[in-house]
Amino acid sequence: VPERISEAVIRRLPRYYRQLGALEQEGVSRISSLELSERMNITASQIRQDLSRFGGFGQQGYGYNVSALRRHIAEILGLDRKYSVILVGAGNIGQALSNYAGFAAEGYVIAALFDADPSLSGGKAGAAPVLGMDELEGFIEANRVDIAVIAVPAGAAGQAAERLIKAGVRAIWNFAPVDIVIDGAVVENAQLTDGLMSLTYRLGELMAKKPT
Amino acid sequence: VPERISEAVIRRLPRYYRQLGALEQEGVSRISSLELSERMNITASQIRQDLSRFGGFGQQGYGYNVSALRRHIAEILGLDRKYSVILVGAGNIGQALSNYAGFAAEGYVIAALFDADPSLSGGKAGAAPVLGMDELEGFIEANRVDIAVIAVPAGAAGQAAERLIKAGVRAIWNFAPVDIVIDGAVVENAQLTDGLMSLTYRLGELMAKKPT
DNA sequence: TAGATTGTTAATCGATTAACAATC
DNA sequence: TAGATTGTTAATCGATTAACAATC
Repeated sequence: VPERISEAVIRRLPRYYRQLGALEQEGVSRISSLELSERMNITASQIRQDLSRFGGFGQQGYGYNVSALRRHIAEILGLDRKYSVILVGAGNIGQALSNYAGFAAEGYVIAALFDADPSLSGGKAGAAPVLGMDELEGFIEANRVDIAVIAVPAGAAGQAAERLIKAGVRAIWNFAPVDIVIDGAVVENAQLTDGLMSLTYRLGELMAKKPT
Repeated sequence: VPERISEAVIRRLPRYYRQLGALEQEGVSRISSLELSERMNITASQIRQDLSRFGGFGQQGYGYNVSALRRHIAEILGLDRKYSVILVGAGNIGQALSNYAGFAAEGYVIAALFDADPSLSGGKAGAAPVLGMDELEGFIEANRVDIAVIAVPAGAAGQAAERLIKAGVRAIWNFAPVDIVIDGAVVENAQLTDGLMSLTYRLGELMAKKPT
C-alpha cells in the first residue's frame, strides 16, 4: 500500500539526513531511535513511525546502521543524482545562494543566473554566467533545468513564475515575499521575513512569560 | 481563556500580514474570509478560526477591514516596534541578509556583524560595522540586542549559539545546517538546504506521477 | 428588512504518542 | 538464550473543516 507521505514527514527527512551525516562524521556507526530522538527533539516513536513508512531500515535489538540509513534517506530525497538549477534575480540573495557551497555539495549545480538589470548581464556569479531576462526561455529550451529559484523583488515574482512554468520548469524555490500558487509544478516558499516574524512573535510570548 | 496559540497558526500570521499589505496596495479596503481564502490557498473556515483566536476583527455581513486587520496582525506579531539584530558570520549569507531591504522595512535594524576572519573586521556591511568575534560579548553588554542571526559554517554554529545565550540573547535565527536545541530562548531554524531537499522530494513525486 | 458574513461549536480528519508482539 | 529495540497497531491528541446561529 503506497500511502501518500505527509508534508510533516517530508519536512523531517532532511533533518534526519543532516543528523546522520553529523553522526557519520563523529564516527558513530549505529544508533537507536531513542538515542537519535535525544539529539533531535523528536520522539523515538515518531522516528520509528517515520522511517518505517519507507521500509524496514532498522533491526530489532540493534537499531539503525548510520551510513546505510543515511544513504537510504538520500535516495528517498532524490539526492542520488545532480540537479541543474537556475536563479532568476542576481541581487543580494541570488548572489549569496550562487556562492553557497552547501548546495553544490548535495548535487545542486547552478547553471545560470538571470537579471533584468542589463549592467549585470554578461558577468559571472561564482562559476555561473549572469544572463539577461530575455535569454531565459531560450536557455531553458537549450539546457536541462530541474529547479528555478525566484530571487527577484515582490513585484516581479508572479511574472517570473509564469514565464518559468510556461517554459517547462517543474520546481520553483521562491524567495520573493509573495505566495506563488500554481499547479502542475511544485513550489517551495522560503520567505525569509516570515520566519523572522514568527520568531518575533515567539520572542514576545517568551518575554511576556518571563520578563527581564 | 488565553489559550496557547499553536505553531501552525503562528506560521500563517506572516502570510496574512503580507497578503493584507498587498491588498492595501491594490486599494482594496474590505475583504471577506472567502475572498481571502481564494487568494491564499487556505480555507475560509480556517481564516475565520485563526483570526477569531485573537479577537473579533471582522463584522458579520461585511467582512474584514483590510487596513485595520493588517494593523492588528502587525501588533500581534510584534511589528509595532523596532528590533536590534546582530549577525554572527559575515560571509555570503550574512552579507546578503544585511543588505536585504525587506528587514529594515519591518523594523529590524542590523546593529553589527561579527566574523572570525580578522581581515573582515573593521569593515562595513551595508550601514553596519563588521567586528571581530572577540568583541561579541562586549557589544551585547553595551548595546541592546533583540535577535541574533547565526550565519556561520556548521562547525561553528553550536559554540556561537552558546555564547549568544550566555551573553543574554533570547532569540536566535539559525541559518547553519545544524539543529540548535536550547531552552530559555526561542530559535527559528532557517536551513535553506532543508527546504531545497523537500522541494526535490516533491519534484520526484511529481515526475513519478506525470513523467515527461 | 433581507442578505451577507462572521464567530463559534461540533464533527472530522490526520498526525503524534503509547504500547507491545515480533525478532534480531 | 536473554536483552534490546524495531515495526506496527491502537489510543490519544490536536488541527482542520463543516455547519449554523448570531448579528451587522
